[in-house]
Amino acid sequence: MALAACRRILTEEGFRALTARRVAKEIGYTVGTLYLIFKNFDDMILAVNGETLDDLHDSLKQATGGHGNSTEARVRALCEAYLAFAVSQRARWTLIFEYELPAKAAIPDWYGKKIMRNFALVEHVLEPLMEDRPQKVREISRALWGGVHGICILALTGNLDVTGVNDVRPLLGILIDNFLCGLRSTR
Amino acid sequence: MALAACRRILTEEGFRALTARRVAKEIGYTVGTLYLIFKNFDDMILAVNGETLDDLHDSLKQATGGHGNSTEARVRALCEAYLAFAVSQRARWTLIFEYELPAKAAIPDWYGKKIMRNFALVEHVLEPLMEDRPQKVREISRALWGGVHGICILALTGNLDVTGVNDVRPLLGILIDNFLCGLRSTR
DNA sequence: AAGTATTATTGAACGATGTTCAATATTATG
DNA sequence: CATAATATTGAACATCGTTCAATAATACTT
Repeated sequence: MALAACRRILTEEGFRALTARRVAKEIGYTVGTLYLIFKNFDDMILAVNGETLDDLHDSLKQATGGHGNSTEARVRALCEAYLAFAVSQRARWTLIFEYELPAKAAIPDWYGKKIMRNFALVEHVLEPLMEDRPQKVREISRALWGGVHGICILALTGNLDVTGVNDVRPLLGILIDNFLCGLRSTR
Repeated sequence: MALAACRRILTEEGFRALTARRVAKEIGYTVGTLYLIFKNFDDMILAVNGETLDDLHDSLKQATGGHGNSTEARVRALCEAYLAFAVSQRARWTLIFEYELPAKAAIPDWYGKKIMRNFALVEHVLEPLMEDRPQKVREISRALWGGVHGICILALTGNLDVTGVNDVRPLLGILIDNFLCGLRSTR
């Protein structure tokens, strides 16, 4: 109930409207009740982000299906699905990376697992390209994901518009092309 | 005076300690005075970020000097300098990307110019590799910078530690290697 | 069915946040 | 010295996350 309310507020009013009292009103309770469900506000954010990570996982998984048996096409589809999710679920996606600073060491296990599941998708798609060096898959997948992630961030924070670039997809294409080239050449 | 205080607070106590009253006390004034200097809090953040962008530019510029005449070495140095700045100036660097959401269209010109100056450095370093297609430099530089930026973000937000990767520099190396490979092959 | 124990929910209060602005202190000017 | 201009204050406002004694609602026991 509370999480559904958070999702609604985020998508309809942005993440600056996500306050404890606002969520409480949305579900017809008082702010005090919210603190019986969640330990504190950060705890609620964490739960919201957990849901977002699950939805992201679903979107990414769906994107890796099909595309014939071309591995590179699947990589492209995965990256583009990540960008599409970031754009369409902007506020929820942003919240994941803009609200985890306070208690650094307090990232719970279940949350780490949700992050890992998404990385696992990237690894799985990249694996066919790296059968000869499976021990490198972990690093390579993180490097690729980090790169894609950075382009999404720059796009959504407006740091690209200001420099005269208004469509991110070509940038994403360039990054992926070059990355795949590197993978091919070092095989 | 106020900006120096902000810098001090950020580096010593983190960005959650950066409040209007805290800054006012640091410079020996009252909170009201601060609002005679800055239009509002976001305006102050913008000024702080402007200074950070200038410092970043200095760091990056210094990193591109030397390294013989190998262009690729300069690219590597530039990317690593960016990571080094993000790590050493963590709170200030983070503030740039975590605090510009409210008034989207209100990014002032002088701020956009400061962002552009940093992009120009990347473009300048990449130019020798792309003499045959100068019109592509803009996109390519944004793609590279976005990628590097993403890896820095993942590292600093702890989203990498949680997946069993604790040193980012190899990731950065992989990304750059692959990127340069792509640039070479399409020349 | 009545009384008791357990659980759910409230709403006022606290300190801290960004923000405003009439009132005051300070400095410069004639 | 008086007056105009500027600089600075600090109390007030609404809102934020957070807490907790008091109350309402439910379940259990005899």
